[in-house]
Amino acid sequence: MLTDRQLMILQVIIDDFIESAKPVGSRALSKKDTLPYSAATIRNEMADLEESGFLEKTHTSSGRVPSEKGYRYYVDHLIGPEIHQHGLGIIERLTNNGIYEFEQIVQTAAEALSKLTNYTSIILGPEMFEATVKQIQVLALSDQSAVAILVTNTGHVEHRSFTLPKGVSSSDIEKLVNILNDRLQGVPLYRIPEVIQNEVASLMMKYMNGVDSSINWIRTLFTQEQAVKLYFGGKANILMQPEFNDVDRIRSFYSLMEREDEIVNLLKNSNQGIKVSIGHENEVEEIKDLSLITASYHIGGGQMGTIALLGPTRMEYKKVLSLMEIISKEMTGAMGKWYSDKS
Amino acid sequence: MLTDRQLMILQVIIDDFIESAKPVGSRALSKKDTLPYSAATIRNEMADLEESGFLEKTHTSSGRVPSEKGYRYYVDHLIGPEIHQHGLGIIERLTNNGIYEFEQIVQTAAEALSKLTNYTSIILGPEMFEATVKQIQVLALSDQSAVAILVTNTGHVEHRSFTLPKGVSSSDIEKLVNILNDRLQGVPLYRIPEVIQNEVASLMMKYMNGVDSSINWIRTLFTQEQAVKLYFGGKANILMQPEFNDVDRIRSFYSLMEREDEIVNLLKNSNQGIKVSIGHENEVEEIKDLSLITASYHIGGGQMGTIALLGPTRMEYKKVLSLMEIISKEMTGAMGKWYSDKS
DNA sequence: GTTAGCACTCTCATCTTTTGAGTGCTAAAT
DNA sequence: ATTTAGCACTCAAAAGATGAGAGTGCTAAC
Repeated sequence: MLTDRQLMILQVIIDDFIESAKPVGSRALSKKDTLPYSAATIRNEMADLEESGFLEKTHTSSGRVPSEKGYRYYVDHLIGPEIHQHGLGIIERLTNNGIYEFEQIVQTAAEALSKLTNYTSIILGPEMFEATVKQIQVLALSDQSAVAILVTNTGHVEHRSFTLPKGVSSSDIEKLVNILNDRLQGVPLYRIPEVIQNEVASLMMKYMNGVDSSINWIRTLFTQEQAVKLYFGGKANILMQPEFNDVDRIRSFYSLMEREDEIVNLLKNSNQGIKVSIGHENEVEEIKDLSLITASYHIGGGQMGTIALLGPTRMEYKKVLSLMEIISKEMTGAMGKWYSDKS
Repeated sequence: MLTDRQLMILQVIIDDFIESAKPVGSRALSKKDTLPYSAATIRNEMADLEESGFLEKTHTSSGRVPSEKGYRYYVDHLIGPEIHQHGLGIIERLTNNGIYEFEQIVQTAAEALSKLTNYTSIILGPEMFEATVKQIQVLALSDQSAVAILVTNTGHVEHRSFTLPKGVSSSDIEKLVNILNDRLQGVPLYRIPEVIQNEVASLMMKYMNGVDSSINWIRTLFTQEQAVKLYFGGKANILMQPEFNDVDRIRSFYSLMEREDEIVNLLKNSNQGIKVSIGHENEVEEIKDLSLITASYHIGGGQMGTIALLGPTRMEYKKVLSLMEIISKEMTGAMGKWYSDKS
């Protein structure tokens, strides 16, 4: 459908535009001696490429700009594999000494990703509801307040403070903790409320006094919010892109960034592997002129999260794709090593 | 030094400019019948106010704009106390059921503050290093990895995962945890490394085998990062202000927002009470054309954090000051109630 | 002391001009 | 049958031109 020469020209045009952000014209192209053809020849080919929908003009007498179809073709066929050296070993470096904190690793990865690319990175923390309870602990801080701590088999720690109901003794707490540990160990987080309702409640009735009213309260206490956490890197990077030279554009971008639930939805859909969504391929209005690259990473026990990068459609796909591949693999590797599910 | 009429005019001008963001002229002012003087009279008074440094012109024939000195006078003398109703009870509402999480309260407070004002709010979490150790726990997740949990007397939970050194048995861990609890309970966080070095090390030598090399590692594990946490609300709000109609201005603002250490410094200086820094009174270049309001809040045990609000110098000081007062009081109240230091 | 009147100033929005890079098409060259 | 040179034409963006509007300062009258 496309001749070799057309492909070559398409590639050069896209490369050029990705770098310069300016419409590329035939004369300018033929001057740089990447292509051994005259301006007129290039012009003719450009006209054909435009007719086939790979290029566009911003106005009748402007140079050409890649269309979304053009980028799509470029991503699918014109970029070969490449290894982005700088990306290698980022994760490893963070956990050299054997001590690590999930949040910190992810946050640093997000920052590194954005720094290396100059785009905005978003990492979606793993969905936790399949993780299971490893241990529950309640620790009194004073005679009025206490803190409840829940550790999952994957090493995540959730905690919540609360005011102690009047008349609860420390032996009551001890009993409660025993019951909870007995019944909840190995139970996935999402089933906690159910188990408390069905099993813990009756046991509490049996062994403790006056607890009927507090069962709801305990259920609330141990109901984990399903909220997956988002980690951002380089939210300000996007402002360096010339396509963000417009205040309204910036406003709409940042307002989207604050609607975290929408972003979660945007990233959640991602299946295995790396996915590139160019411009209108995205469903969210605010990023229909941006490209979104998503890749998933896995931690033990089937849980996974998503790494994403958001930049102009005029994105350095070559660099970015290789980088995403490396980072998602390294994340998976690092996580899997420690969070192996032996509960 | 200033006549009553000048004060009155100054107040009206500032009020007007705060609302409209446009230089206010004598004709326009005299038309609104807030002031019973003719344009010419107002003009003369304006000239005097300008000479005294309370007003400025943006160009030779423009209306007047308050100078920083003008705002300073306005804040110090021209706004009376007022109670901002919407602000009342925000914190209480968050902890109705007796269950709460510090992070969530603070985050929600930041969001509420920014929503009510349309400026950007920043809350500095409390400095933790004076908090003392309540309990330490280590929980093995698999035979390679474990998670260490540290609870402070104020109910904060810190945790960190790590790879188990080879040849460490579960009884070793138990011993270690016992030693740590024995020696570290009641010790303030900032002294942990020191105590581990001086007291824990020798005990470990005595009761455990082959630990000499791992003492450093344990010290690292329990060294808390001093990093105080920042909570932002309404980072995008600032974009609605007409003074941010310039892309470079936005860039510099967001780039500052990403340099969290600088922001921490900016807020840390705050002593008791509410402090208003107008324009160049701020030391950080990027906000020399903004105003920063800071107020401190206290949780038990002498620890405190800072609430801040960042907006144009043309800020609704009246509203903002009353709101800040309310919120900082409520935060202090709520925190103190639970985090009472009974360790 | 206060105000009306007037000449003057400066911004902002709108319109016009110029310049430069680009295109399409036709005819000549390879 | 391609490829290329040449030429007329187009459009955006930058640079100037124009006029309206809101403001000021100053002087003289109230």
